[in-house]
Amino acid sequence: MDSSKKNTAAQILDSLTNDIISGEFSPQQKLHIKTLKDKYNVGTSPLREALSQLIAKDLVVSENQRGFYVSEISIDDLKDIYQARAKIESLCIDMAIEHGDDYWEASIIAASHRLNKYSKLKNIDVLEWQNRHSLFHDALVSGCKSPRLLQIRDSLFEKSKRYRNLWLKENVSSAETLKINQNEHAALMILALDRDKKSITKLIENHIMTPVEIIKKSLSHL
Amino acid sequence: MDSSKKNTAAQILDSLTNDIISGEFSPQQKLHIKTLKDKYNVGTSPLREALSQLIAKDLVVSENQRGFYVSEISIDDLKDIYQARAKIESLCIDMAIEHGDDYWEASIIAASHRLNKYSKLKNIDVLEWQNRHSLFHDALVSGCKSPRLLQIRDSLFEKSKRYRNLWLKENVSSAETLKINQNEHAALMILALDRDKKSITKLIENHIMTPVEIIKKSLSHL
DNA sequence: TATATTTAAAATGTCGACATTTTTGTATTA
DNA sequence: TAATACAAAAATGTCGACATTTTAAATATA
Repeated sequence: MDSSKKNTAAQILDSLTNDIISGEFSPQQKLHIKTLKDKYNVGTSPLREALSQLIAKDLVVSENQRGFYVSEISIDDLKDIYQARAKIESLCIDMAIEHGDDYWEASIIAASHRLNKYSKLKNIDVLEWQNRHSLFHDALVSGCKSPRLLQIRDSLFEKSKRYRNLWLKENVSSAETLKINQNEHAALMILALDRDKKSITKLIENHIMTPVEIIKKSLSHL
Repeated sequence: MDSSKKNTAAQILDSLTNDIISGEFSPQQKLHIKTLKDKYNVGTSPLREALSQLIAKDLVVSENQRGFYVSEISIDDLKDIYQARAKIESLCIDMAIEHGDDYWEASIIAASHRLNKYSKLKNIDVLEWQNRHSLFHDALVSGCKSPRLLQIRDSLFEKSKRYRNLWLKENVSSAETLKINQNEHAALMILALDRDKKSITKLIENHIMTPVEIIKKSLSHL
């Protein structure tokens, strides 16, 4: 009922965004208007409006009279995205440590608990784990009261998901691979509660950069 | 000949962006489709595509069946934008100090020289001063090799221009007001060439935050 | 007078049509 | 055979029309 309140353009935007990030549409793949119209059962206008927003979000590129393409990926961009994410995340956590209150602390402890409990299960659903993992990191930065920085953080995360999903597509996503750095999460919580900016900065940057090398491998032989 | 290669949507996007940032369209002002079509002499499709991109850029908001509005401004947002800008700028300069080479140093010296020379003139054209000022700061961050961070920097700067222009609109833009902190620019250059991260971080953050209090005043009685 | 209700006007969002450009496939030429 | 020129097909981008929804005005009701 929320999506029925949205206009067609907004609905298509969601679908398209998802299909690009999930990797259903490959990087540099041509996005034919006709094909998309058939696939999503919509007219020209809302479709092009959705594509226009994706251009602004750097998920799609277009050339006049030559149509739309899924924006390309590259190892350089992979590194850049993750590097930028690491820096922004550390920035947000710094500010959270400065401004965070009791509720912030409590939300970290709660999210950590939920992630911990789930990580110890035998049969782990990757999506659920990713969800709890994201929520833990969300909790860490939630004390940062800058909407703009958090928005930047979100958009970078969204872009990084393309790379992660591409890698997941190739590798059977063993739950083990995902929770390798479970101890780092514990450390992050401690450092946040201790308000130890310097240490947490280093740790969070490393934590975020960890997947880069792994993803790079499966990317280079594409 | 570059703009003639662009399609209508892209051209309108430029015009609309400019008209919003310059303040020709006021915050929260309704953007009637019909009015805009007449103003820019275009049809529905390219206009709505341009508006769609502006939505993604947070310069326009829309509600289903209720049309488009210039996104609102607020003192909170003013502070947030500038704060985020300050942090990102300092981040970029940090990375520039890490990776910058001789060419980076030279470009700073050159841009500084051009800004200095112009600042000493008697009759200063504000636009030209702003241009040289921007180019000086661009030079400082140019050593930062992260396209994504520089892109984020650009988009934040664009958003902050709305506030600055609103203030300029109210106050007769005395060139004096603009070059108050000319000495800070000299200091920034020295610190950059000295690769003094710690000091430059503090200075650049203060430098960027300086206009906030001034703009805040002319904003509060609107 | 203030509050509902009805009616008319205006505005939004979607569609399919169409002119223009690009791409593909075929024929021509050296 | 390879390269070019031409013709046909496909695709893009723009327009105006139209159904639907919102807003404003006019009328009725308490």
